[in-house]
Amino acid sequence: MYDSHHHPLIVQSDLAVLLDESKPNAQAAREKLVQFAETVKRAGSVHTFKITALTLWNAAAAGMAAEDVIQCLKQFGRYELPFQAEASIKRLMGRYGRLSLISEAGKLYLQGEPEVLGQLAGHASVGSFVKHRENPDRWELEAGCRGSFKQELTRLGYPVIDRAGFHLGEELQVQLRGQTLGNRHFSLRDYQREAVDRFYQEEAVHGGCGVVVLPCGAGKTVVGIAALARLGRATLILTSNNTSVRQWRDELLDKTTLTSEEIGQYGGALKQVRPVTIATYQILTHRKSKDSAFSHMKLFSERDWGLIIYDEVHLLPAPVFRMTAELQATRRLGLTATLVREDGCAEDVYSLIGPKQYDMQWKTAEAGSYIASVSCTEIRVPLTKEKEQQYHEATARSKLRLAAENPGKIPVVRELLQTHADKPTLIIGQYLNQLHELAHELQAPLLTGEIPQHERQVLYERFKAGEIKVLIVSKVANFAVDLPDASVAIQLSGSFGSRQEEAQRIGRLLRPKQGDNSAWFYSLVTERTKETEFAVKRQVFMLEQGYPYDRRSSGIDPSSGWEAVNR
DNA sequence: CACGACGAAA
DNA sequence: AGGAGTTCGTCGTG
Repeated sequence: MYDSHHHPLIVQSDLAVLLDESKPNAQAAREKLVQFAETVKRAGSVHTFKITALTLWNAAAAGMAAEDVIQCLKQFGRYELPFQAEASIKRLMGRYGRLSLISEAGKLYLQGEPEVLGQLAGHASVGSFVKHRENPDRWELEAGCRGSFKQELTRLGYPVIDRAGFHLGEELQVQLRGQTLGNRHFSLRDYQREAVDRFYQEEAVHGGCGVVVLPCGAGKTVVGIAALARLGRATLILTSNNTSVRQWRDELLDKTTLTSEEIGQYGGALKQVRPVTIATYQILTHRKSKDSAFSHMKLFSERDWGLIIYDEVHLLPAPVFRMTAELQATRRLGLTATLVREDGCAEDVYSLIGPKQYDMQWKTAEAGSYIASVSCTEIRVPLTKEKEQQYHEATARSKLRLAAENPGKIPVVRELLQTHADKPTLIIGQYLNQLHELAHELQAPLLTGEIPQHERQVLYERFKAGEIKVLIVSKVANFAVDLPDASVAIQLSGSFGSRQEEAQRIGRLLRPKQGDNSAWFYSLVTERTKETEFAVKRQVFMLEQGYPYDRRSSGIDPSSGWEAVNR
């Protein structure tokens, strides 16, 4: 008899893969699957994944072969692997490594088997990049098209390995402290060293560009710093906000032999361009008015950078992609916790920053105790009868807000606070009205954008010291890097459909914990409203990382008042 | 000059 | 599809 327990996957011929979470082997299958597929959605216990050209090429870049993918699908698949699916995987993955860009005597060439180049010749868009079809297996390309040509080839479904090399850039004397100085010792974790090794690849020619994917709290900054130290060249670090700029500077001072005179901050009042310069994406894309030029893009050429680090590469804005297309001879490292982009520019990350060089799943980091073990629970809260009436009469616009501000959530929060009474807890919400109300009800401090920076610091300190157990925060929490560690987070309401937001918020909980290393994330969602749909979308990313959400009802009867909860 | 306040942008 | 937050540059004030 066929034992479906060991076969939790259903593979469709269009390369959609369904994972039945209720099967005992589901976790093992998921761990394999996420190496070459991305999560699309979840309905009940069935998770939908999609294998795409990009997910296959990234897997190939990380060392997987088509046979490994097929073997996994056969091992865990409930039915015979559809012929078309197998053929597509072989075809797409087989294209990886067939084309390469090389540089000789200052000229740029595309190399590949005549058959593959022949297929390319059929695409009109390719012609404008080709200067001279020198040989059936080697074309000379127009100068300066290295980035845009790779973009176009990726779009057409032909990945190309870039072996055209990199220029070195200005030399920089720098070492990691752990290796040279005994007094302030720190050493790379094994996986961080491995990530840097894969990026660097001294012998192989296709190192020097690409993306390292690590969960929040696993030390991406350290990987960037180690890469910088390994190369020993002037480095431009781009990141998402000013808090993060300061963090990079502090970490560089702490972990390397660089002095503060060698590190420049470019943003706000400071416009320092130094051997290591840290800037935000925002200042690069800043414009005086809608149709004036970018005034800070010149930073890319103000020094002879040997390395550009793109922190949070999933947030990289389009104009920076355009600059990056022209800077393909500069080594570059992308750092992120997720390659998922809301704007669908994952292809540009692949072709312009580079393939995924290293990846560690959150669950793996958790097993190694590098980050805390988080359990995620979605709690469905009903509306009261009157509110439900209001909801149905409301315009589409105000519906979401009514659902998000469901007062029924407040007693659920109280209950959760009781359950985790001794743990430092963050309550995170989207609407200031709601947060003010809750702050009043709970007599807990509230942190919003209106609170000046120095007062924020005071709140952080008191929370860190344990004087405050519960802190209510607005969207400031999304990017405030210096917000202290918590063990419990309650999401009262989230913004519509952003996968990143959910991940950021859970990231708050990931720093390893004393004792059993556990943390809890609760997402409060109003039943039978639009909010449940958005919640599903936000959770996709966490599912991809192997964090299943428990789902439960608040168990409160809205017509009987809320007292029942505080028994 | 060092600030804080303000509007614009994404 | 909307609200909150951040950051830039400018302008006014002490």
